[in-house]
Amino acid sequence: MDVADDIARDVRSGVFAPGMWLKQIDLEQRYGCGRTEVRRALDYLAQKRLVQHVPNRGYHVFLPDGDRAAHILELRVILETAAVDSVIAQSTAAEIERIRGLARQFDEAILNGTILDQYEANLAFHRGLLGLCPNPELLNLVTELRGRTSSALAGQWSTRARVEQSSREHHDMVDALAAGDAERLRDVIATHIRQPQRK
Amino acid sequence: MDVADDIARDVRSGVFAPGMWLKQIDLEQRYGCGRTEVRRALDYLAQKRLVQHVPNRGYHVFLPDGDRAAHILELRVILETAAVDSVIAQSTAAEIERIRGLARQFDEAILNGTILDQYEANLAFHRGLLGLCPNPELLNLVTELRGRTSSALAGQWSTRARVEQSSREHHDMVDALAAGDAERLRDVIATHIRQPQRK
DNA sequence: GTGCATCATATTGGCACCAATTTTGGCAAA
DNA sequence: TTTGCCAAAATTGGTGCCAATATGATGCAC
Repeated sequence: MDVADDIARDVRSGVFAPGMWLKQIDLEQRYGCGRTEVRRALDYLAQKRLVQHVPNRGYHVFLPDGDRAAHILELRVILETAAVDSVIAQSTAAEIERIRGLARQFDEAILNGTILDQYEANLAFHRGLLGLCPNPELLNLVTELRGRTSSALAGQWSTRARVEQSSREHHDMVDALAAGDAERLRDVIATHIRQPQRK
Repeated sequence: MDVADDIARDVRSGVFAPGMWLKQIDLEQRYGCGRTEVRRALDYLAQKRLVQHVPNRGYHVFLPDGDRAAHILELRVILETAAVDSVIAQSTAAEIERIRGLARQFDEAILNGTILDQYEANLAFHRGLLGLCPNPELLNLVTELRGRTSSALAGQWSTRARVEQSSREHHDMVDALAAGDAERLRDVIATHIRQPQRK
């Protein structure tokens, strides 16, 4: 699903505004592919709830729904804090350093990268952390959940203060992980995930 | 997605054995629909991981993977036990009676229903219980996770002892809910979900 | 008799066309 | 000026056809 990823990226980066109708002909030309592939990609994204399908009308970018986003963030809190114990159990010095490196790459993206770079670096950090959990399905699921709410993130991530706080929290997580402090790691993760929903 | 549901039902009920190749022409004739609809349904089911897509080869029903099933069951334990507190908080006498009724309908399905009836009744019970949770996305997610492992269930549910134990556990859950005993409800739910993976 | 290359067959996957439905623009009437 | 209606344009969704690809069988060489 290559075209689907392209569309998803453009949705996340704000090229396609929330609520905007995605005409199949436009997508066909924009990505240089056939109608079949466009339809398949749109169906895929509709199932991932990034776009919404209205029969005989077409597909439009999902409108950000504050309640739904909050609910999905709560699911992420549940899953990611539930993984903490096994993450700490599986962590080695080398792994901790690798994750610290990912936190630093996020800092780097804040300084010199685009919004999308920051998004990717943040994703890489969280994937690196959750990757220690011996349940690979948990990582898959959290990644999928993240994809369901990210369309609204473009605006949320815009302030510098917020991304810098995210950076601090990343390093807090690594420190808590290195200290083997499960309780603190859970707290930091919970506040970190819930952060974007502050009004 | 009507055809997709039909195919899913046939996969769950064992008409299509695990690993079996699903030829588009056969499905087209079996369900009396066009190729387009078959392809959409197969793509949909591939994303739900009920079938697997191999380019230029086709789609075959997912082979049961013990490790993956166990991992997904653990995710269900995490999510469904995490919902317990809010479920108890939201429960009223009327709701508890309604859920007890669903447990009785499962008993009824054991006596007089097919395997598929039992599956549906079990699903209805769990949906009824989780429906009390104020986070609707949690119910959606658990339902989806349940769908990801059910292809292997046909064999697991075959013994009478097992379904009867499931029935007892359902009633235990209702009792714990009525008593407001969160700890016990969590325990019962956890053992109930993990039950099928006993070797 | 066995292994390998080749060819026939069956199946998938994309493309172009066509029908069905919705939206848009214009026109007339109140 | 506004409102309702009708026609035209645009867009979606489905059907049929054809190329690309994998599979299995056949025949040939060793």
